[in-house]
Amino acid sequence: MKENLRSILSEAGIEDELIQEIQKVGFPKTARSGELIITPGSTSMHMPIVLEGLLSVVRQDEDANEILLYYLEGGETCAMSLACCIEGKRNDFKVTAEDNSVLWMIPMNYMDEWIQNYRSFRKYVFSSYQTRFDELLETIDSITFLNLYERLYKYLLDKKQATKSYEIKMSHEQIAQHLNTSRVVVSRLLKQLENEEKIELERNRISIL
Amino acid sequence: MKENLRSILSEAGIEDELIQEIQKVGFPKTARSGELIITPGSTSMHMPIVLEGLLSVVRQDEDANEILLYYLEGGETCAMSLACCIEGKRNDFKVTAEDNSVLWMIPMNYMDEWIQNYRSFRKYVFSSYQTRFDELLETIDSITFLNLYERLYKYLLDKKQATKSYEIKMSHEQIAQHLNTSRVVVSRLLKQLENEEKIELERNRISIL
DNA sequence: CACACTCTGTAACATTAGTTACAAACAGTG
DNA sequence: CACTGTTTGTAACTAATGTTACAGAGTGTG
Repeated sequence: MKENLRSILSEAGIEDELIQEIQKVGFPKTARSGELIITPGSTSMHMPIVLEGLLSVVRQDEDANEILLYYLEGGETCAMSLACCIEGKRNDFKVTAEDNSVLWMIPMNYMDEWIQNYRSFRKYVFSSYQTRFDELLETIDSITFLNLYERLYKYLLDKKQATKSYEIKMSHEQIAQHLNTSRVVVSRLLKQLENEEKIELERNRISIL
Repeated sequence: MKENLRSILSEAGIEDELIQEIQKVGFPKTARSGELIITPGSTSMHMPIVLEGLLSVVRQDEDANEILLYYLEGGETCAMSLACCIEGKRNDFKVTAEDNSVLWMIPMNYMDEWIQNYRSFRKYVFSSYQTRFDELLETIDSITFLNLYERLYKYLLDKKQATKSYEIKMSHEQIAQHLNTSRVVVSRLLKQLENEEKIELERNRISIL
């Protein structure tokens, strides 16, 4: 597991000295597929780096309607939790393990020091910020400029890419929640996609063709 | 103008030494109401700080459909352009002066040094990032969880707050573009808002009651 | 004031998405 | 296999949003 962390950070250009420190002060956290990792309203004092697996980051409103913001894949981090912490603000997200996952948790109090002392870490954090920002923009694009049929298809393709599997194991109801629509609508559009031979439908499984 | 800059940065907790440097290496830029400041596809090498006025940041798709992301008000900055520059990526936004505005342009190449050397500047930049991120989330919330009637009313209230004026001087067509809908729809819903005595309509002017 | 242009109001209709209701298929468990 | 709970398919209907078309009001300019 520490080897995994090393290769991820090394890949990101972090020097050995800092990697060792990150290994020393952080700790691992595992989550089983479907497990809720962060609930809205909680305040976390750690920045997580995804070592293995896949997390979904979902936004909720007061009535518990939901929409998927983005996935966090292996190697990625959520620098947002940083600012979330600096400003002592509460978390507005729901983070769920979409797959059995392993995270490396870094206590926040080291952040400022590392950002000051390591150019590479600065770059890593800013780049992470930027990636999240870009993903939010892409989400806005989808919601704004695509109709539901297109959004659903894009959702399936994105999920395929994130899981690196052409088989998606979800119920229509789960998909509907990520898109903030109803199950019936999703079933209708999925059937349409199947008729156009873009996917194949089975119970709890969708194959992307 | 430099006094304005000083008070803004001082307010943000930046120390005198750095303020003077920012004054020295930056330069002012004025824009008249309605002027296009940043076009999609351009690459900027400066981080702008809004000294006076109001900017709108708009997202565009290939077909030139648009949606308002957020406003930049006096005192605010767009740290996004920073990462945009670090990564050498192109700008995906359209930034327009909603009002006669004055910006202070800071060349990018000083950023990394200041972030390293000034804790206060680090905080300023991260806080700016976070503010933009939060605004994107609020935009997503509006698009996702509100219907057009509610979104339109929220749009008017936001604009009222941003301009600190209960009179909004825009045509229905302009509003429709910010919300990515059609003029006819906006007129219809505005009329409804007027009937419910939340606003008053005149040519090129909407008064918030 | 005549003209051109922009802006607003409104009706009629089309399309998209959401809702309700119900039946049938499937999967797990005793 | 009988029972139960979940999942999917589909029809019929409602609601929200988008489109087209046109008329009239407002504004600036010669």
